[in-house]
Amino acid sequence: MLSKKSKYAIKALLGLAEHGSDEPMRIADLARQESLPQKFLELILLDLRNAGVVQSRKGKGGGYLLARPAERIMLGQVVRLFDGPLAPVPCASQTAYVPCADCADEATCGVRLAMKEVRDATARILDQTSLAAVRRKQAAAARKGGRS
Amino acid sequence: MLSKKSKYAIKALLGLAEHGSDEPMRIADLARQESLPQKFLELILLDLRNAGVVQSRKGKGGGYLLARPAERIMLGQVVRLFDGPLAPVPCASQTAYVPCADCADEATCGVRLAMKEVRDATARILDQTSLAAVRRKQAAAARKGGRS
DNA sequence: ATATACTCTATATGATTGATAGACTAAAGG
DNA sequence: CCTTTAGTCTATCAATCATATAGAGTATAT
Repeated sequence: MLSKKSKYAIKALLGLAEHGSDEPMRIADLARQESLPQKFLELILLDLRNAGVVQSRKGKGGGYLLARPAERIMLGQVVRLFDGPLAPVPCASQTAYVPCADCADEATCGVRLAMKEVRDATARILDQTSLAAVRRKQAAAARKGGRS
Repeated sequence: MLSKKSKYAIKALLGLAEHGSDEPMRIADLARQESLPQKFLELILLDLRNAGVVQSRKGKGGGYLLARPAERIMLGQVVRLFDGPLAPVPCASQTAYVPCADCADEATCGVRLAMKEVRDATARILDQTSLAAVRRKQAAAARKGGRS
């Protein structure tokens, strides 16, 4: 399951992407626009900032903006930041490998072999899907749904 | 993350598949062989039985066996049984769709569009991988690792 | 200076996970 | 039958995690 943090983070980033990179967007506005609990969103944005995904400015006229073009912010980084490794089991993770304590022979562990395929498929998708790509999908879906 | 229940369930089922379908295997033996906590395994096997994945026999000479050939037991069923829907968000689930309470327009929700791809990829893998297929992968990996 | 708006730490709490205990029931076999 | 064997079922529990909320603190613009 995707945590609320990841979900809210993606929504917030999409909101920032839509807002544009000219001037910062305030937390309060972002929370209202995306229907996110503001105080919770603050924590999320803080994590995103510490990870270098967004930038912030304090004081009047301050707020948040994307730290780089939406084309270069991948969902994989966001999901890993809040939910940890993509792999269903730690021993199948590429970026955060941890061996199983109990596993007798990892190389031939059935669970690991199957879950490695899942993790690879997930990583292929999330590491190649940028915020900009999501926005394009949204636009395409809107066009499709709109022809009634 | 895959829960321990799912992980143990797959291990136990692989153990039963290896044991063969001639005679039942006792919980205690299965737990020892696969290094699983026995009392916990009992609950897992009970769920698997209620789901029709395994059969049980009571009394002397009793135990558990697969309810159908290993070729026809898919990982997807097992994982769904213990961890729920494969989709990272309920609104992207095929088998257990639940709309988001807050979502303004589901058709163009960016999170949903991206996560639907993840769920489809995951389902493609887990619903097409049988216990027998996993066993073949294990054998192949053993051959590969064994040429030292 | 002062209002603005992000920053940081602490806390609550409810659900979920992983696991254990023990009483109960059905079947086999003498 | 009656005893042994082995699965069945319910309750409970500790620990962890997820989802927030509160409030004091800090930097910035004007």
